[in-house]
Amino acid sequence: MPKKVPESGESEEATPPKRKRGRGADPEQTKTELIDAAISSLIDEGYRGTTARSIAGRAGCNQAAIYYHFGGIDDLLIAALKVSSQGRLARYKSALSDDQSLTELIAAIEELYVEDRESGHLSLLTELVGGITATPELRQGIEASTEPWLTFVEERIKQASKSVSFGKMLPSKDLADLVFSLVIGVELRNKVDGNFDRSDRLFRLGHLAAGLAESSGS
Amino acid sequence: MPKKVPESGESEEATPPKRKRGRGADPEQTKTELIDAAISSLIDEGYRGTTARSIAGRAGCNQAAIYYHFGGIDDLLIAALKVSSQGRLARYKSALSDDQSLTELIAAIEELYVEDRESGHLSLLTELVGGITATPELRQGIEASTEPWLTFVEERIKQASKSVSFGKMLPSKDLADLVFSLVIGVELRNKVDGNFDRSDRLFRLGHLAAGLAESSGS
Amino acid sequence: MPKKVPESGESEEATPPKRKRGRGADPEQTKTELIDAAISSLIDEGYRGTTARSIAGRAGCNQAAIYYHFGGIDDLLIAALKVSSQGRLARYKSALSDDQSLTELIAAIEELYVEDRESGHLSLLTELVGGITATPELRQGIEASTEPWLTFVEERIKQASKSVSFGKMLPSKDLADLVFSLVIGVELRNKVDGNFDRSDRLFRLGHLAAGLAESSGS
Amino acid sequence: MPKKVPESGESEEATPPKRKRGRGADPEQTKTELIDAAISSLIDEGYRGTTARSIAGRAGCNQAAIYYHFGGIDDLLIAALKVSSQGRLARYKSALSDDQSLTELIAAIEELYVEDRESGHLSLLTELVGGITATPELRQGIEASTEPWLTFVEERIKQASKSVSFGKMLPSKDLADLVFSLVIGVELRNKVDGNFDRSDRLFRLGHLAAGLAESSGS
DNA sequence: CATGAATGAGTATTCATTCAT
DNA sequence: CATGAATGAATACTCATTCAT
Repeated sequence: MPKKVPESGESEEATPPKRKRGRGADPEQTKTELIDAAISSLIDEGYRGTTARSIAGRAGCNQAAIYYHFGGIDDLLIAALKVSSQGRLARYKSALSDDQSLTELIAAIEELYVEDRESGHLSLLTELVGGITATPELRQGIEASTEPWLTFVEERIKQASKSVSFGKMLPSKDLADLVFSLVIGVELRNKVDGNFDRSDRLFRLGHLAAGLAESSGS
Repeated sequence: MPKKVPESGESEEATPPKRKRGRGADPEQTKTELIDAAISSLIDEGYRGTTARSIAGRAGCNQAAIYYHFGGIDDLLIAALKVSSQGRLARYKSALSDDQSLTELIAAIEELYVEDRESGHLSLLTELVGGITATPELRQGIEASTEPWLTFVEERIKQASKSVSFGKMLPSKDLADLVFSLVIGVELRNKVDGNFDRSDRLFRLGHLAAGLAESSGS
Repeated sequence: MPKKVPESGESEEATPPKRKRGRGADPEQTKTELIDAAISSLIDEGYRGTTARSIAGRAGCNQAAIYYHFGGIDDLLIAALKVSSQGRLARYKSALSDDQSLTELIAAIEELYVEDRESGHLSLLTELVGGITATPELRQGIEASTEPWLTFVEERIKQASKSVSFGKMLPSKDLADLVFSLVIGVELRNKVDGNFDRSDRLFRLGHLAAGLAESSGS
Repeated sequence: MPKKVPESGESEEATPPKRKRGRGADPEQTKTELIDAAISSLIDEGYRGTTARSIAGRAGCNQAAIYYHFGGIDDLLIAALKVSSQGRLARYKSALSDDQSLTELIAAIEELYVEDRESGHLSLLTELVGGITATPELRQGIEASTEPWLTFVEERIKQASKSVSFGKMLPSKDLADLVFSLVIGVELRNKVDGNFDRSDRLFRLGHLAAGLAESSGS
C-alpha cells in the first residue's frame, strides 16, 4: 500500500546521464540503487525478510555488491535509514515555518505525517529497531538517525509554545521525547491492527488541546 | 538485563510433583517449558534470533517438540505472548483499585511499568510486532493479546477521570489508545538509546498533569 | 479421481458390530483400517508421500499403531499390497470363465482393467516398485503379490489359445509375462501424460488381433 | 550392478583443460557434475533416496550449489533426465539405419537396450515416474523427455513395416506406444524379480514374430 | 569496478521410530 | 490393547559471506 516517494537523492537536481552498471560504471549510482532497494525491502518485507538476496534483487545487482560498497548488510541498512531519515527531515524543515500558529503547525505536521505513513518511511525506523535485539550493532546507527529529529521537534515545540500563556513552563525536551515516542508507538500499533484512523483521532485530540492552549492567551 | 519474573503459571501455588519429561510424561509441563523458553528467547534474542534451535535449547527439549505441541514456531510465539500478556494483565488488575486518586493511580502504574520493563515482558510485544511485516500470520494473535489491555486502560481512565472536573468531557477511548501507543513507543525508543530514565521523566510529566487536573476540583 | 472400491475385506459378509478402537478393542479392525489407510495413501500420495503420519491420519489412529500391529511402515505396505492384490485377483477369477471366446475374454478383461485403473489399485503396485531401489526389503513382498497374477494370466492364455489354430505353438508363459509387463508399463505411462485413452487404443489393437486369430480357425 | 556409461557429454572429444571447481570456476563443469551425480543417485538410491545430500555428496560439492545452479532438486532431476535421455536417443539414432531389415533392426535394438538396462539409464525414467504422485511438478519434465522417443520409435516402425506385406495396415503410432510402454513395464518388473532374462525371452518372441512377418513377403 | 560462483552454517519442518503408561 | 509424548536424524531450502576473476 505504501505510496512511492523518492527515496534517496532528496533534491530534484538533474542527475547526470545514468550509465549502466558494470565495469567502468559510476559507483555512486550502484550505491544509490542499493540504498533504495534496502529501503523498499525493509518497508515491504520487514527486517527479517530483508536479506542480501532480497536487496540485490530489488537493486538489480549482485549480492556481493552489498559487501563491496557497504561492507555488510547491516551497514547498508543503517545507510538506508540515514538517507531516508535525512530526506524526510529536510522535507519537514522546509514545510514548517516559524510564523505558524500552534493550530497551523499541527495541521501542517499532520499532512507530513500522512506522507510518512503512506510512503512507509516511518516503518523503516520501527523495522530496524526490531532488529536491534538480534543485531545490537544496529543501535548506534539508528540512534544517529533519530537524534536530529528530537532536536528538531524540541525546537518546534519551543517556538510554538511562545504563543501560549504558560509556554515557558513547558518542558519542551520531555514533550519532544513524548511526541516522538508516541509517533513511533502509533506506527507500531498500526502494524498490528491496520487501523489507520488512529492517527486521525489522535491529531483531532491534538487540535483540541491546541485550541484550548491558544484560547488561554499568549 | 531483564530481571527474571515467573513467566507462565501466574500463581505461586505449589506445583504438583513434577514428573520428569520424556515419553509418557505430562505434556502440560513440556508446553509450559516451551512457552517459557519462547518468552525468554524473544526477550534475549529478539524475533529474528528466536529460532527453533534457540527455543528448544532453552527448554531443554527437542526441536520437534515445538511442532508436536504447537504446530509451528509462530503458533508457539503467539501462545507465549498470550500467556505473558494475560499474566501481566492479571497483575495490573489486582494491583490497581477503584478508590485510588489520579495521583495514586499513576504512582501505582509506574511501579508496575517498571516491573514490565525490567522483566522484559513489554519487549515481547514489540519484538513480535517487528515480525509482522515478515510474517503477517502473527498479526491476529498479537491483536488478540493487545485488545484486553485497551479495554482495561480505558476503564481505568474512565474511573480516574471521575475525580476531575472536566472528566466527563475526556475521550477515554482515544486517551487509552494514546497511552498504550505511548508505552509501546517508549519501549521501542528505550531499545535504541538504552535511556531508561525516559519513562521516569514522562511519569513525572504525568504526575504534574495529574496534579493540575486534580487541583481543578472534582 | 480414483473411484472408491472396497479395499480389504474382499467378501461382503456382514462384519461384526464395530467396536470403537482403544483399550479392549478388536485388533483386527485396527489392522484392517491401517491397511485401508495405507492403500489409499499409496494411491493418493505415492510411495514417497506415504508416511507414518499420512497413514495414521487416514486410519484415524496413532502412528505407533503401525509399529504395534505391523512392525514397521514397509511391512504394512507389503500387507496392503497383498490384500489389495488378492482382492483384485479374486475379482478377476470370478469374472472370467473358461468358456469365453478370445474376443469375449478380452472384452471382460477390459472391463476389469478399467475398474483397476479407476480405483487406483494398479497404481499401488507401481508406487511400491518405485520404492524398491530405496528400500530393497520391499522386493520380496512385491514379488509374492505379483506371482499369482502371472500364473493366472498364463492359464487364461493357455485356455484361450485353444480356440486358435496355432494355439499350441504359443509360448503362453512368455506371453503372460509380456501382457503383465505391458499393463504395468501402461499404468506408469498414464501417470506421465494422463492419457487414459492409451489403454483403450491398446485394447482395440487386442480386439483386432483376437479377431484375426479367431478367423484363422480353431 | 549398473555398468558405468558416460552420462552427460555424449561425445568423447577431449574436454578442455578442466579448471578446478570453486569460486570463480567454470560453472558448466559444476552443473555437469551435479547432473551426473543426480543421475547416478537416481540409479543407485532411487527417487526416494535421491536427496540434496546424496547428490551433493556424489558431486563433491555443497548442497547449496544445487539451488544456485538449478533452483531446486526437482529441477535438477528433470535436467538430469533430459541429458540422459537425449544422450541415449542420440546413440539409438546413430546406431540404427534405414536400410536394416526387420530382423536386423530388432537385433540392433536388443544390443542398445542391453546397454540401457545395464547402465541404468532406463531406470532413471521409471524412478522419476515413481515420484510423480508425490511431486506432480515432475510430470511435465518427464513428458518432455519421453515424447521424442515416441516419435522416434514410431518412425522406426513405419520404416520397418515397409518390408512387410501388410505393413501399411499397421497402426504405427499405437504400436510405438505399445513398445515404449512394454519397455518401461519390463524395466519395472526387472526391479521386482531381478529376472533379467525376461527381456531376452521377449526379444526372442520379437525375432519370431519378425521372421513370420517377413516370410509373409514384402 | 563489479560480479558470478561457491559455501558452511543455519532455517523451518518432517521423518521413522521408541517407550512409558 | 493402544496410544500420547517424545526424539535423533533427516528433509528441502536459504542465509550471510567470501573470493577468484
